[in-house]
Amino acid sequence: MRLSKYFLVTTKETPADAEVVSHQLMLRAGLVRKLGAGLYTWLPLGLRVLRKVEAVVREEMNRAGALEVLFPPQVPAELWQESGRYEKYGPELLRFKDRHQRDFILGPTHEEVVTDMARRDIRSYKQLPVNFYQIQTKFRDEIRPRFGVMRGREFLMKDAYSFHTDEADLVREYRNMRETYRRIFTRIGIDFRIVKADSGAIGGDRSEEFHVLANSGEDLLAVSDTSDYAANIEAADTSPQGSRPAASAQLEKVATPTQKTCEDVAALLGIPLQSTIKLIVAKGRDGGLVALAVRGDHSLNAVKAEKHPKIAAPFTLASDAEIRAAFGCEPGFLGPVGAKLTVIADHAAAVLADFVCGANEAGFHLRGVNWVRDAAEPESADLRSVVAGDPSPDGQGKLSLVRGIEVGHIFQLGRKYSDAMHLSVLDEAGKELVPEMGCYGIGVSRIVAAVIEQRNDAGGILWPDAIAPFRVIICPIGLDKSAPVKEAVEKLYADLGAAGIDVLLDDRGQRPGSMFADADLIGIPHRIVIGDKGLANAQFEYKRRGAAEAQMIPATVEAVLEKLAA
RNA sequence: CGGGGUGUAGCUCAGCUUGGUAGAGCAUCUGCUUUGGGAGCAGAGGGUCGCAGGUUCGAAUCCUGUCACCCCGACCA
Repeated sequence: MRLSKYFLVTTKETPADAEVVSHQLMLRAGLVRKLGAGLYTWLPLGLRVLRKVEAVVREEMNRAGALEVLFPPQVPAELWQESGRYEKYGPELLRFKDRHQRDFILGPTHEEVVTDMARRDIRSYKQLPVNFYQIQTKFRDEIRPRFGVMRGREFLMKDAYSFHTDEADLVREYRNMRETYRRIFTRIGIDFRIVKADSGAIGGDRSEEFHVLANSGEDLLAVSDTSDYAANIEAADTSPQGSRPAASAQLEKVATPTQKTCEDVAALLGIPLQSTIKLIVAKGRDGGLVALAVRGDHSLNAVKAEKHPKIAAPFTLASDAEIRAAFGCEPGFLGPVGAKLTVIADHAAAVLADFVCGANEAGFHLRGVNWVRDAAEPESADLRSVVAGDPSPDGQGKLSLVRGIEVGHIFQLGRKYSDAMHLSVLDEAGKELVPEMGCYGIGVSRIVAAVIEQRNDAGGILWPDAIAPFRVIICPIGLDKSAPVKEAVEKLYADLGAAGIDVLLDDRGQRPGSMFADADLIGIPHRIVIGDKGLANAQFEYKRRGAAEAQMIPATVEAVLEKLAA
C-alpha cells in the first residue's frame, strides 16, 4: 500500500476524553473514531488489525475442529424468555420492538440461538460431538461504556458452542478449547494468564478466563506468588484459618454516637480493624432475611454469597425499612448479639474472639463480644473476597492482587440450556439423551486494545508481527530528487509485495522526522529507510520497532526478508 | 441511577469572574525554501461559542431549562 493513496490520520496531541493508553493511541494512530459513547468506527488501519486478529482466531478454531456459522444478531424475545434469561439478564440486554410491536433483542451472546438450531437439526448421537462458532458483533447496553473499544456498547466477539453425549466428552472439548486459546493468544503475541473464574450470567459449572495483565484492567485477579494458581477475585476461595481463641474480655457496651462504619468505630476505640465485625443483611432464599457477618477489614463477595443455599440469588440487600423491622435499630449499629435472624459468618469472622460489633441500638457498639457466649454459634462460610497476603487456596504461597483485561472465557455449561430448551437426541439404544454443552468466547476487538495496553512506548504502538496492520514500512529519503532512491524503493516495494508481505510505502514526500514519527506511532514492526547515503554502499537501513539502534543491511529483498523472519 | 466535570475552528485549549463586533498553537490549503527524528517564511480558508428560552440597547460571558460527552461510584450499613 502506498501511503499517498491510503487514509492515515495521525495526531500529535492526545484527545482529551481518552483515559487509558490504548484508547489514546488508537485515536492518535487513526485506528478508530468515536461515533457516540461506547460506539467506534474502525478506520482502514484499525480494521486491518482487527481482521488479522480475527484471522488468527478463525484459523485456530478451524484447526481445532470447530465449524463456523453465522447467527442473526437480532433474536426474537421468545427464545430468551424460554431460557429465562429475558428477565434474568437484566438491563444490559439491548431490547427493541419491531413495527408489529414484537419484542426482539440484539444478542449479547448466543446460547439460546445455537441451542434452538441444535434442537432442530441434531437428532442423533452420531452427529455429536460438534462445536459451532461465529465471529460477530455483540450488543450490550452497558451501564458505563469506557476505555474506548475495551468496554463498548458493541464489540466483535468470537463465540463457540459445543455439544456432547456425556460430561467426559465435554471435558475433552473444554481442554481442546483451552489449548486452542493458548495457541491463539501465543500466536497473537500477548502475555496472558489463565485464571479460575465465576461463570456469571452465562451459567455452568466450571469456567476459566484468559487475562492480559495490565494495570488498566477492570478485573482484579488473585495470583499465588509461588504456584501457578490464579483466580478472578470473584472466584478466589478462602478457607478456614486457625481456630477461635478462648474468650478473655468482658462484654461491654460503648457509646459510638456517630460512628457507623467499622473504620470509624475502630479509630474511636483505638483497636485494629481486624477485630471488628460488620453485619450485612440480605434477602434469604426462603423469602426472609439473613445476616452475614464479615470482618471489618474484609469485603463481602456477592458472587460467593448468592451461591450459599440460604442466601437469595441474585444477591439482594435488605432495605433500611426491613432492617429496622428485623433489628429495631437503624443500619450502622447492627451486630449478631441478640439478633433474631440466621447469622452466617465468613470463616475469618467466625474464628474471632473478643471482637467489636454493633449493639443493635443506635449510637452504641459492643466490645469484648464472643460467639457462643454472647451470640449463637454462626454457620461458617466463605463469603468474602480474598485480600493480598491471604494463603493461596492450593496451599502454596500467598496471594497478591493484580489487574487484568479479560480477553477470553471458557465454560462447561452442562445441561443448563439443553434442559431449559428441551434439546435432546437419540442415543445408541434409541433413548433420549440431553447433550452436555460448553461455550467459549474471545473478545476480538478487545484484544486489539489489550495488545496496545501491553505493548507501547513513548513513540506509540509496538504491534506484534502477527497482527500488525503492515509488517514493513519503507521510508525513502529524497524520493523526488534521487532517481536511484526512487528505483530502489519501487523495486523493494514490488519485491516485498510479490513475496506476500504487507508492505507500506511512505511516498508522501514528508521529511524524515515526520515519517519516522508516524511509523513509530502506528507501530509497524519493521522499518526500511532508503537514501542516497546507504545506496552508495549498496545498503538499506533496517530498524526493528522498539530497538534502540538501526543497522545497515545489504540493499536486497533477500536481506530484508531475512530480517523479517528473524 | 447517584456524585463530580466539560461543551468555543478538524485537534488541544484561552476568552466567561467584571456583558461591548471570535482568539492562540497544532492540523488543512497555496507559493517559495528545506529534506535523517513531527522544518522555515509568506499568505489563505475554517466557528449560528452544544441546543432552546430568558434578562439586556447589546450575551461565548449572566439566569433557567435541556442535550451530549468524560470521570468516580453504584451490595460492604
